[in-house]
Amino acid sequence: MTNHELAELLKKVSAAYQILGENRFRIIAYDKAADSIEHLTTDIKDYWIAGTLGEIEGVGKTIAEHIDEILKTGKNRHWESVFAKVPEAVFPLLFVPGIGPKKAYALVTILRLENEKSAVTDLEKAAKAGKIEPLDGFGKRSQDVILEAISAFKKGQIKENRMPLPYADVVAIEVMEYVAKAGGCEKIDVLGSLRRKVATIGDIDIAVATNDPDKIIERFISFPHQKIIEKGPSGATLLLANGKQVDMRVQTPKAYGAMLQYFTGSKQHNIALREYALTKGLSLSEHGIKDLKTGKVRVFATEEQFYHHLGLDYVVPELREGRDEITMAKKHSLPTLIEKGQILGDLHIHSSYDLHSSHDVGVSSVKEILETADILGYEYVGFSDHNPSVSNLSSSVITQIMKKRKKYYEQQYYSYTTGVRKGKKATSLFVMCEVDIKPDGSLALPEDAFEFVDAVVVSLHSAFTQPRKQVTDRIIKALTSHAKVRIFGHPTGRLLGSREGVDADWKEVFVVAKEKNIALEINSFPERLDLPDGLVAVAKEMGVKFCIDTDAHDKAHMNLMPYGVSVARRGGLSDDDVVNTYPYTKFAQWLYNKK
DNA sequence: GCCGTTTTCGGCCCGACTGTTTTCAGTCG
Repeated sequence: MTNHELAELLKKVSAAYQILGENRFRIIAYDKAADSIEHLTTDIKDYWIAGTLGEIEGVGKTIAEHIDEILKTGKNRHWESVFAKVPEAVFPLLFVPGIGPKKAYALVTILRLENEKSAVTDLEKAAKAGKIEPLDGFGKRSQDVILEAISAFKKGQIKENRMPLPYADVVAIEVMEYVAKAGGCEKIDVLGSLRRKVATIGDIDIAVATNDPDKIIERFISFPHQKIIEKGPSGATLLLANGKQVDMRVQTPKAYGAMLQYFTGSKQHNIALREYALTKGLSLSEHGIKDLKTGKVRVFATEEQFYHHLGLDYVVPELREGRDEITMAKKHSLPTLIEKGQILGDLHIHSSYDLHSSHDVGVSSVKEILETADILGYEYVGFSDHNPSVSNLSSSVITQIMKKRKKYYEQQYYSYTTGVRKGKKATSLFVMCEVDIKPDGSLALPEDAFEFVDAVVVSLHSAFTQPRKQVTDRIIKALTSHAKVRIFGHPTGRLLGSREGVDADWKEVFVVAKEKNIALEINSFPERLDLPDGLVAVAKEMGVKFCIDTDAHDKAHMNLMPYGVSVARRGGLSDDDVVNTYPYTKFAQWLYNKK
């Protein structure tokens, strides 16, 4: 059972309790536990095995026992007895936007929907036949809304449809530039998961500080769209032609801080913050901070003022995930996060040099890449082309290819340095290689060929579905197989939206990385963003180092570095944790594995 | 059902919007 499946199950219990009129705080408790488990970065089974289910926020004695039972036996007798009291056709309807437990129950009982499997289709038929309009509490409008929601639901236009962060960035910038053109925008920012730089984005949220909200909202809804989902005095929501939803919120400049804070989230952070504020007799909202004694609301132009008023240090958006950031803000112990400008090199770049690789070669020349590195202000770069294909070539041929390649890079580097202006420092070059970790954990580069590289990045490119024990052993074997293995590339191998990462025992892997002083890569490529931020935080706690790379196959990709940096920031990393913030000498020492 | 920098009892995040309602319930983020 995955975390997501368990979370869904807990939400189902909550829905059943809502229909049964159970104590509302018990319902909230189930929702909270579901939310918390959904956002865990560790597999629920790991907590179970370790006997630490109770350490999960919102999971107490009772729910922990229920989870234990379901993981042990695949069933939970208590929950099943709860579900049995509710018509089964209710549950599939909950996935239709706008239908919650109460409406679902009303529809199912009045319309006598009985079949769980066909409930959504049956409801659609009833709506088309005009059978919903006359029902108590429903009307013509709600009938139409249900029809629209079902049709969107069937098209798969439901929240699953998340986009990688960089793509959301592009859409957001387009909308913001459009809105700003109208004039009257004092400030404009992204909000929500986009501002927190989460790896995948559902809806795009935008904030505007203005003294003329009507004008801004009118301007916003004139942006090319498929549909206006919502419109009110404080904002509006559009569905764009590409199926993405964009929310815009407006606020006066003097109260902008609270609104920015409120809609940046995360939900968990805000709930924790509001609970903390209540202990101080303060109530938070997007309008400001209300003193519960006097009833007076204070407004804040900036978020910094907002946090400071609560006696907290400012929490950057990337850390607002409801982990322990509020406690740290109280104790002034928030980390100073790494910044893009501190990155001094990119060690995972593919040039157009063809070495008979089994994977993609890059499109940019060595010279172009060195020039780009110069522009980016890097002190060093590493060329990590894929290893030559091991299925077609013998070991001795591969060794010859690698030898020739090293010479090629040296020549290219020589001609590049002679072209660099006098008095200016040339970017240094490391001849590296991205080596496949074969399914058995051996490396796809013969021993003799290691002589012709400074260091290697090892990565998984196959057999992603191996069982946990096997893939864990495989990774550890690869990390310990050669002293020149220095970076573990895109560790989980996930591709956002299309492939889950491998299911390894990450803590075991991190122990080995720490021991061997191997850096975990944070790959900046939009579909990867791998290592994921949650695991970054776990590895940092264990003292492991990181290397933020772009995996560029084109010199333009070298500009993707900020996305890797945002993953690092979400994982709580400082410059010390990241080897490619080291100046050249220190970095070279690390790369050559000198103590 | 959970939880504790006033608490092991007695609280539990907050507001906007929508539709169908004359004062609110449901849903959402």
